[in-house]
Amino acid sequence: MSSDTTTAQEALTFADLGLSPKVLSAVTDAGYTQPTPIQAGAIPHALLGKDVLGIAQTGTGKTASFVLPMLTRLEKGRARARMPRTLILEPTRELAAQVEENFVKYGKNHKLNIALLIGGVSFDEQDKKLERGADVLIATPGRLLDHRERGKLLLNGVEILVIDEADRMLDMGFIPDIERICEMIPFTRQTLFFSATMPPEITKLTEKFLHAPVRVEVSKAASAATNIIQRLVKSGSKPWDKRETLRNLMKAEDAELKNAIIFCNRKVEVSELFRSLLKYDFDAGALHGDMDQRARMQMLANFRDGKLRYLVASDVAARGLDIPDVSHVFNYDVPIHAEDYVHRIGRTGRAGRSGKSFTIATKTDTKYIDAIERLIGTKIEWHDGDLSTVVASEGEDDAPRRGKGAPRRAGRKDDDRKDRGERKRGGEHRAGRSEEVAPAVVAQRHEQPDVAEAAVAENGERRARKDAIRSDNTERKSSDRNEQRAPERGDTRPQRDNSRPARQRHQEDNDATVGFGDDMPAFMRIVAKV
DNA sequence: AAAAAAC
Repeated sequence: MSSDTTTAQEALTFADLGLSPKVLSAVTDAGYTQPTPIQAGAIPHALLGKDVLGIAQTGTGKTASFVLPMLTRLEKGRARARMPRTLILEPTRELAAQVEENFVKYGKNHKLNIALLIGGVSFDEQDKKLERGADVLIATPGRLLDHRERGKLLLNGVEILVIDEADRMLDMGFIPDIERICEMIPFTRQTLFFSATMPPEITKLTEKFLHAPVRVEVSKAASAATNIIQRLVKSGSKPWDKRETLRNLMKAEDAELKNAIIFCNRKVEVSELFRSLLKYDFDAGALHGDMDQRARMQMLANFRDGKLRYLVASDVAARGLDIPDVSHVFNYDVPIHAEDYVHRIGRTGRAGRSGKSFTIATKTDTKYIDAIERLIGTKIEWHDGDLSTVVASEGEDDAPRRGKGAPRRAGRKDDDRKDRGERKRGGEHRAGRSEEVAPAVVAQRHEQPDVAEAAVAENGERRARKDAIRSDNTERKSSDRNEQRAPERGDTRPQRDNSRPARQRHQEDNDATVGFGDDMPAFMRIVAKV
């Protein structure tokens, strides 16, 4: 198999690439004139119908490098029922939705049927779109195969196949699914294949499924590292120590901080930290893979739109998500795999902007930090003295374990001071707590230009927050799925959580009469729960 | 020590 190498061209415009007038005008309307290197390298070949192997990370303009030529090529011909003309495979639901947005944006002059097949949402609408004939099908592997097994989908009309984030698919164990899907599609198709790295398994895959591909490699944005200020922040290792370290950091950075993603290693930590931050009046949302899909979408949309300033997330948000202009990344946990560190901090400093990342480190993290420093090839500076200066948090909790060392729930007697106080006093009013909030955080809440709009925005936000919390409940009790699942499905409205003791619900009802009604902020609703 | 993805 031969493959020629195309290097990045200099200073071309989109008009030079051979895109159709309809596509060009949408690109121009979006405000772009100059293609990125991956776009300049891939688009002309993709337009000629050649297979492309694109080696590029997200943030390099990779998505448009397949969306734009696909739109141009789709102008000829039309879709038949259940036989999509193109298929784009993505590793996560959010990425799939993001690609759909790109097709909508750049395809605004086209009349295309776009279908998004992802899990966690109902089949009905997806079925309808397939039945109508999809020009563009964007999918995560599981749901795609599900539709196919149900006989709702024929893949033998696919003219263009895109496999995006292949190395991540590999990490996630999707490669067998990808192979199956590739084998369902006629080999006369065009294949556009993208991966940030080329491990041997991925190379093997490209040898099997690509025909004489043009290889377009974009040098790793080495500059990405230089426009991101990276710091390590020492902390005690207990959850409340780390939460306090984080809060102090957030307050210290407040003036410079536009918005931030806070990464945790585990989903439960995302939930716990999220709840804790809400109690401290931080304007936070949460995102992890066990939340229901509507809440995931809502949180992400609100964070993107600036309605949420902080997003606590698992690594579902580490790669690929295009959230322009995130000013800060906080690693609440040091990532276990060094590559994840690179992906996480890459959420800031996008498009040549500057960014800041802080990684909270405890004594048990040193070997992971070593691995990260080896990978990125530099030492990361300590923000405020290294771990040798950490004062261990003493007290009740370093005392001998109660029980058999069973994991303690956050928010019990070992939780931080504020959490304790709230648990005792329950319906504490806002004025009391606001003292501890950084002034800018408070100010931001009152600077909404349009009151009605703000109310709507906050409404959606609270609902998503409530969903996030409720989905955590359903997650823990997945055994009684029958009862929990059914109403959750199509219902878009928050439901009363009957899983809590009546006493607690009563308490909430009392709180509701104080004046928040059904839209009482989530941080008040959950006071008794943590 | 994890996360993600179908039901």
